[in-house]
Amino acid sequence: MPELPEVEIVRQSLNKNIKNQRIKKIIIRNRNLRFKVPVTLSKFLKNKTIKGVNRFSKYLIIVLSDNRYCLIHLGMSGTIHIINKKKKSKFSNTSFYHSPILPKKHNHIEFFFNKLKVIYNDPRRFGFFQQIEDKNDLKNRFSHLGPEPFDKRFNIKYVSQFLKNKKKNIKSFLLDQKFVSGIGNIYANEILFLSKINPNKKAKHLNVSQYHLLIQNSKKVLKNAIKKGGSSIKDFKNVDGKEGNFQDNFYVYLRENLKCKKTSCRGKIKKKVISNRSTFFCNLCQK
DNA sequence: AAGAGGCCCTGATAGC
DNA sequence: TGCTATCAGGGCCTCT
Repeated sequence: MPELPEVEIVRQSLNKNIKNQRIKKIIIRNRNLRFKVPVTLSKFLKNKTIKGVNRFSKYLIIVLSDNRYCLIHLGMSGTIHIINKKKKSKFSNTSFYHSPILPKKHNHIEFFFNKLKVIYNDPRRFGFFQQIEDKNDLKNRFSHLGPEPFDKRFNIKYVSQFLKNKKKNIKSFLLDQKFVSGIGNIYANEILFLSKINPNKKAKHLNVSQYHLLIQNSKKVLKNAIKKGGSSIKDFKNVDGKEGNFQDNFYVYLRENLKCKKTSCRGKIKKKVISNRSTFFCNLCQK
């Protein structure tokens, strides 16, 4: 589900809602996520105050009051929901927490705060929770990942150095988190379209101006997606249950057989599996 | 080293 | 209606 922009939207809402709040209770219903949820997680989190919620790439970083961290990855289908304590009214006084959008199944982990609770829901269970002991561990945890597109280190020199001699197609490098981290399948397609580069093109055949386009458009597409609240394809919603609307801005993703949106281009969007992922591109303007 | 491919898992949808 | 097959926003692992 979530690429960098969607995770950033989740981060913002979480930060707004749980910063400076104390975790009163944890319920772990299912430990079988991508990695087994540590048995010590409840103890690790209980009675800690949230100093803030940060993000690197597609990872959420919960900063705890004892300067430890809880790392959360949403995998393909993970979502986070914030449920407000229901105000007592004459119509209802039974449920402690209430939300019309609460999924029925796959609520694996719940955090209880004073006036709200946070639910981690994940049907496919490709997401995970990890405990990080200190700043150094956190740094090591991300050491195998490349820079985010916004990072100054993601520049022409770095890109050309990384891609020279690479025989694989350029699209698989945009998805390769060791090269650049945070881009997923949707935005890789969109970035290549804006850069007018065919996803199948061998990385080593790109020229300097194409490196430049990739760098600029990576920033542009991700920033724009964050601004629009992320993309809601199947089930992405922010923690208040609201959908993003970047999907209305897709140029190629999910637009098979439709007309290329570029003015003056008479091309048609094609779908092809490249490196095991669905790939959408214009048959004319992406060279 | 680099690249190809498989696997983890459930749910939605298409086709018969 | 109910089967089966295919596909989905990610990342890790093995094999060559």
